[in-house]
This record gives sequence, structure tokens and C-alpha cells, in this order.
Amino acid sequence: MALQQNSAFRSASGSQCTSGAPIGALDLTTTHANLGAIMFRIGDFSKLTCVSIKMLRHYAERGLLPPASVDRASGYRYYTADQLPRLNRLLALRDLGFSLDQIGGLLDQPLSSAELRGMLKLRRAEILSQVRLEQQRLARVEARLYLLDQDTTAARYDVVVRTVAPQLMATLRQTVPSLGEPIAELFDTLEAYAARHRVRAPSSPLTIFHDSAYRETDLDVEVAIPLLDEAPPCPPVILRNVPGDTMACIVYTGSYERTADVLQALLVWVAAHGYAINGALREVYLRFGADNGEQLGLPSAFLADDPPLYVTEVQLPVQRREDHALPTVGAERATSV
Amino acid sequence: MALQQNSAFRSASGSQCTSGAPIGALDLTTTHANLGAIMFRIGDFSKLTCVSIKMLRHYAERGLLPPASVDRASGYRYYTADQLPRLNRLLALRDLGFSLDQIGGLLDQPLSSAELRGMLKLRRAEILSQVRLEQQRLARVEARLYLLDQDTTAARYDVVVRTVAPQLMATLRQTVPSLGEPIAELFDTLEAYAARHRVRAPSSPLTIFHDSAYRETDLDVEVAIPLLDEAPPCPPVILRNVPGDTMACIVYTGSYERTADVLQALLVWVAAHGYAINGALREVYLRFGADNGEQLGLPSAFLADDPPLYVTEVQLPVQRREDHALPTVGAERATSV
DNA sequence: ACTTGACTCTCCGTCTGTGGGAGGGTCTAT
DNA sequence: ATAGACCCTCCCACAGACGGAGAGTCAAGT
Repeated sequence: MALQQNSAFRSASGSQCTSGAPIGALDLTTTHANLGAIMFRIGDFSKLTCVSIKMLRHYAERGLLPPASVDRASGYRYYTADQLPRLNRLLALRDLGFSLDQIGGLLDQPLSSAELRGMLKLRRAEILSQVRLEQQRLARVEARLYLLDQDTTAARYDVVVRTVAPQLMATLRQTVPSLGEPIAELFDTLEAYAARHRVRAPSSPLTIFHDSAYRETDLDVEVAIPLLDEAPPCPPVILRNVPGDTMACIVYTGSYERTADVLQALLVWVAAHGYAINGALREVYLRFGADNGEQLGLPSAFLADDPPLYVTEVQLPVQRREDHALPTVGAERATSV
Repeated sequence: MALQQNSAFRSASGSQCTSGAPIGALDLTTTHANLGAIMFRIGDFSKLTCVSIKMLRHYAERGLLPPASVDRASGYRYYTADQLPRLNRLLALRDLGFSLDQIGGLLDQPLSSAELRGMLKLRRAEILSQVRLEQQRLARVEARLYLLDQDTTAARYDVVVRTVAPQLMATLRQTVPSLGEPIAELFDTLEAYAARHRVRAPSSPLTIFHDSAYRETDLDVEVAIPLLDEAPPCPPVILRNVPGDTMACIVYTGSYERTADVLQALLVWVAAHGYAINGALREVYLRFGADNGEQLGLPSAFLADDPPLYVTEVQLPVQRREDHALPTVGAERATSV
């Protein structure tokens, strides 16, 4: 049954794959003695379908599109035209974003439109949430570009939004004339208290600024150190569970003079990213000076000798604003707030 | 310099990672004799930053965040608080969707806002195009759901959109009273012509339906077979380069009675997916009956004995409609068209 | 029958970011 | 000394594509 092929059928095949069924030059001279019907070799089938040979083999391996026949001796895969509907179904499902495993399930079911409908609805939800995520990311990029264009100092800091866990703390709240020495004294009191009762947790002390607006004198501050356990109260020391919250955070290195700058950056960032302020500012001392730190048993990971080595994190509780407009996808340049 | 650690500093650490700087229970009892400053072990740093140990190691390996110090003997990584800004920058860039390689470039540059701006604009374009792709995919899912809900026959076929390459062909155009025998005769003429000149290309013959509306009698058809080369003209045979086009395709198995059904499905699909018809319908015979096929030297991959084994592809040239509304992302159920 | 050249086979690696697990050292408090 | 928490390195997995090496196959032409 071998065909006497006309020599003109030999091809000078171009390999651009914008071709569909009427391919210019398939090499169909293949005859295969073992088979009743003559079939496509993988290369021809690849050209016919615009699916790469690699992928056809991959789909065969996964059981998604087993060749109509495989030569036992040579391993050659042979395909027939009536595999095209199955392949097209595979491609259609792939275009909808299904994984190959899912496609496997859907291909082998008899049409079962109920199941397909379920999968499609699931798929729709997944795509939707992914689109939303990407749009939020797009909004962040836009915001960063905006801040960079404004040449604000904000662009020099990197803001991380984190959820901070609640923490039992010993605190002292007081209105102090200024930052600096008065606050250091409050911390000394707290550390002494915690050391006495051996309840100091090995993490950073912090200050909570209760003033709703920024000010440099007569500040309503609450200084706090984390505790491991309850301890006997000792007025004016307060024991309270400082609540956790979603915080926009900036970490900076150096002396505290930069705090105002950092706060400013944080405020600008928060505005540009569609957040609203949701609580009192905190200043966490990740590395700080404490003359008597070692006597008090503070882990020296938190201690530094010189102000330039201080490491401080400014945390601002935030909440997503509902009304923040996402940039329109169609807009060429959606400058966000 | 080793600290006498208070035993209360030993932790009963919870491992939930919603914690930020004021972590409940870091184990900071680590002392490290070789180092002037005491640092965080990787676990503590991980809890401090909410970045998994695996990732910290990964970033160290990639050179993105080398630990401040690595113990030569034990291999332990030690981090310091002043690495936090760098890590935060890394996290911020990661949140914008940059790859780790890109982040490596951006981290090591001194701020160079010009370059950052360029990268951000690139990133913006990438995200935008990805969002668009996902939205188109979403539209396809919606359309498929819609067709399924309508319980149209269209849902039983799988449509693939392909770009078909232009192809030199020999054709005969004629108004025939009906499909079937008259068309077969036209093909016989063409095949005989091509065989005579030995220019038959080994791919499928096809029919082009030039009527703009569907009809069953007096059809204006053009039958065509692909050629490898020019050949002497022989009226009424026409040699022409049949142009390529973007085609919506359905492949079906069985006799030609299903063609009308398939065409209907194609039309419905095209409408639901926001395409417009852009040319004449084609019917490609991927496997068909030809009594004299072998005498003519046709590759038998294209031949079948029985109509139920025929394989046919219906192709409809299409073009994206501009006015097709993408489903709104915000809408809970954006039923398309 | 042999050569030639196109075609195909299998096996392996690559990319990306994250995480799981095995098997074995390290550190600190008891 | 020992328990127990901690850390190390090395390997594997995911998903879906692609590239390449080295060897075998097929059909036409000599």
C-alpha cells in the first residue's frame, strides 16, 4: 500500500508557524508499513496545528493527547486527523487558563456540562482575584512613580506594610516638654521595673505618640517595653496589652533627628497609596543607646554606642481606604492621587 | 562580653507571623564570641521581619542580603538591625513585582532615581499588558459560561483562533445547484490538473463559500487545492495566492451534514467573543473520500473510506471588534454580551 | 546497497520563587 | 553530659515552556 510519491511532493518547507490547515509544504511522504491508515508524523502534525513538537510530546507524556499510534521499534509518534478535535479542546481549555491537570480531567469526561460549568466559575473567580491583585500592584507602581516625580523625600524610604502582633507591655504615659532626656528617664524606670521582676521580653522598646498632630513640645507620649509575663503593678507603671495592628513602617539608621523627616515620608506614602491613618504613631527602637543596658540584661543586639548606629522603625497604623480609585486600566497615564 | 542572660528571657515562642518589630518572644540569648556586636540569628531575624528563614537564606545566596556575618566554623548566619532598611527595600521592590535579579541591580545602585524611574515605567507597562491579557482571558471564560448557560449547540464545539498562512492554489469558482456531487467533480478537475503538472502540495483541499449569507442551493463556491509551484494556466482553472487570515476554526468528525450545525456554532461563538466576520467561510477537508485519491497521488493521511471518518475544519475569517465591552472587573457577574 | 539529509527519539538542563524534608552539626540551659 | 531548640547543607517539588546533546529512523537519490 506504499504510495509512489511524486517527487514534487518533497518540500522546501518554510517553518513560520502562522499557518493553519492549508500548510504550504507538509512532508507527507511518510509511509508506515505496520499501519492500515497512513498518519501524520509529529512534525507534520505540529505544522498542521501550530503546536510545537515539544508540546505535542509533552501532552502525549501527560496523557492529554496520546498519539494514535506509536511505533514500538522506533518510538515514532503518529497522529491522525481525527485527533484534532481533542487537541482543539485542549487548546481552548488552555486558553482559558486551566492547568494541564485540570485539562486532563475535563478532556476525559464525557461532556458533563455541569462539571465544566463549575470549573469555569471557579476559573472566573481565580482570574478575577488575580486581576485585582495585579491592579493593586499596578497602583503601587503608579504611586511610587508619582512620589518619584514629585521628588519628595518620601521616595528615599521604603515602606513596608506589616501586621504587628499584640504584645503585653509595661508603659508609662506622660506629657513631656520635649523628646530626649525626659523619655530616657521614663525608659529607665520601666527597665528597672522589668528587671526587678524578671519579666522583660527580649524585644524592642517603643514610644507611642498619642498626639493627633505632629508637635515638638509638650508631647503626649507613652513609652513601653515588652514583657514576657504579668508582674505586680507598681504605679505609675501601667501593664497593658498593646494591641496589634496593620502598620506602615519605615526603618532608618542614624540619630533621632531624622524622625520628623521619616514621619513626613510616611504620611505622604500613606496618602499616595490609598491608606487612612488608623491610630497612634509608634517609634520602635531596634538599636539604641543605653548606658546601663547591660546591667539591665538587655540583649546587646539592641544596643549601640553611637547615635549614627541607632536603628529605629517608625510605625503608623493604617487601614485601606475604600474610596481610593484604582488606576483605570485603559488610561495611558493614570496618575494616582 | 557574654551576657548573663536572665532566665526569664527564654521564650515560649509562638510562631504566628503576623508580628512585626515588637515580637513576643525572640530568642536573643545568642552570644557570639567572635563578634564585637551581638546579632540576630536567622530565626530571630525571620520573626523580626516576617520573612521566612528559607527566603532569608535564598536572598543571602543570591547576594541580595548577605548576613552581616557568617560564622566560618558553623556556617551560622548573623544579621544586624541595620540590615533592615536593605531588606525593606528588597521587600518593597518585590511587592512591585520585580524579579530578584532586577532587585539585585536596584539594591546595589546608589539611589539613581533616573534608573529606578525607568524600571518602574517598564514594570508599569508589563503589569498593564498582563492585566489586559487576564481580562481578555476572563472575557473568554465569561463567554464560554454564557454559551453554556444558553445551552446552545455552540458549547459542544471548541473554537480555536489561528492565523492561516497564504497559500498558492489552483481554484475553480462556480455557482453550483447544491453541495455534494457537483463539487466533487470540480475537485476531480483540479486534482487531475495538478497531477498532470506535478505541482500538488501535500495539504488539504478546501472550499471557499463566497455567499455572504447561508444558503443551501445555488451556492457561489470556489474549490481549491494547494500547489507547490506555478503551473501553466488552463482555463477555467485559476491560479491564485489565497491570502492568509485570522480564522476561527472548528474541526469536526463525520459526514458533511453537520456543517450547518458547526457553522451555526461558529457564528454564535464569534458573536459572543467580540469578533466580527472578516471574509468568506472556508471548509477544509482534512480527511475525505476520494475514489481516485491514490491514483492522483494524494497522501492517504487525507483519505478515508466512510463519511463517519471524515474530518473537516470550518474556518471563518474574523477580526477583533473594537467596541466589544470587556467585563468590568468590579462587577460580580459581568455577563458578556 | 549505501549515502545524505531531514526527521525523530530520549534524556537532561534551564527558568522563577517558594517551600518541604533528610541527615547531621551547634548552642544554651539544666 | 544531655535535652531541646536551633541551624546548616543538599536535594526535591511545583508548572509550562524551551533548548540542546547524542543517537536512531526514514526515504530519496546515487
